[in-house]
Amino acid sequence: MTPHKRERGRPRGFEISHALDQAIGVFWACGYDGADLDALTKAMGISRSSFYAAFTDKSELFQRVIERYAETLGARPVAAMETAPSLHEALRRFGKAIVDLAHTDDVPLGCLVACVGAEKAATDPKIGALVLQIIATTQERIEAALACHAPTAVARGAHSVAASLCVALMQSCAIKARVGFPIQKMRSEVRANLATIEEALSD
Amino acid sequence: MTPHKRERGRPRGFEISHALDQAIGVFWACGYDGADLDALTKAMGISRSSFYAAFTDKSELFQRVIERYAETLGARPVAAMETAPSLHEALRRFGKAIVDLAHTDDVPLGCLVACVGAEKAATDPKIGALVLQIIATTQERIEAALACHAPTAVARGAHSVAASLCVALMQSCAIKARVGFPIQKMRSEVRANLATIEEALSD
DNA sequence: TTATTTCTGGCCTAATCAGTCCATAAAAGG
DNA sequence: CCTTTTATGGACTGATTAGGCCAGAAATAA
Repeated sequence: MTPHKRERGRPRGFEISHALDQAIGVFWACGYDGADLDALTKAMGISRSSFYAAFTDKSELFQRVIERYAETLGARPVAAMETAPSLHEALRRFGKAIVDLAHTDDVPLGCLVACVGAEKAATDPKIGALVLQIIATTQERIEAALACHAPTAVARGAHSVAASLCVALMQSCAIKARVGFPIQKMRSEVRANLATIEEALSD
Repeated sequence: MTPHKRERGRPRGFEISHALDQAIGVFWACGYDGADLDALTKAMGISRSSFYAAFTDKSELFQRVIERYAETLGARPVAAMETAPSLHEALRRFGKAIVDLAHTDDVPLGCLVACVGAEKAATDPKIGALVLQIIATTQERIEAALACHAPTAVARGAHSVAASLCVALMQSCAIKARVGFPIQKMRSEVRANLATIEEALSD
């Protein structure tokens, strides 16, 4: 992006994006209130002072974390769909990705945005707006990918409906995983649900 | 149930179920950590001492609140489906009920179980188990209602798949409402999604 | 060298909060 | 009347927490 001439003074000793990646894990596992500054700074590998210098405060960090998550981990299912060679493959890979995402590192924490972000949204309008925008973007990308893979469905608007169902499926996976729904049962449910969606796209 | 001979001593001055109903609103709006004892006892209309005498502690109360919610407000969509005269009506009423539930009292807080309960589940196994059981029961009741309304779909197992999609739709509504998704857009999305589900049940 | 910036680590504080305790009042049965 | 139970409200505790502050070290450009 901007090469930007070298800054004066001692350079930052850590990568912002890497620190955010570590913070993701804490918020994801503990929730917003459960993630205390000690746990966060320890996971990020920085001191309290560096923390406040770089991220202003906890709620500011949380926003950055949500954004980072949405750009990386959270975007996997959509990306999987976009890069697939066919409609069937797109849905198959999407299904695998949403289950895997909800069980990242074999820990069933669901989705940071859908579970932690949404809960916090009720008391923090900025988080609400952010999560809303992430969901909208996700749904739009899915819709576009489906339009590309199933062009005949576009006239009926079936791709929009299917995109909405895909988002619902993703969110449902997140919730169910977080409360301990068995992963194998989830895999087969998702498969069956996506088969129904595929059928709706191609008749 | 049990008539149970009159207790000795001064009778309780409030209804447990009514107190729970008031507590529902606080947890729903503030989340688990955001709901402090002052706000809870004030809403419930009881003193701190009465609170601890009746509910042991905050997390115990939260469980009772989740259960109460699931039996009352949260059961509305399923009940609407069960009492409908036809498949089409069942799905229509279910759709209306899930959107209304997510906007109870015109406040878009989503679902107490799916949003607040699921977030807390990661750090409280008892809540996780409780929410899981509530979701399972809900899905079973929907499955049974659909089997009743669409008997021809049962052989293919389509009613199970549809029930799973209905649950996903309900959870998705909850999340979207909580983050500020416009209600009108939600109504039309839900309608379209349920039309797809209905079609899958009847072809 | 000097100025500038970020680093660390720890200490402090001001607030919040769950849970306990107590003294007293009120409502019921025996 | 006495016992039992729940009621009230306020005060208190102990723990946790976000955030601020400071002093000294380290790393870079000018």
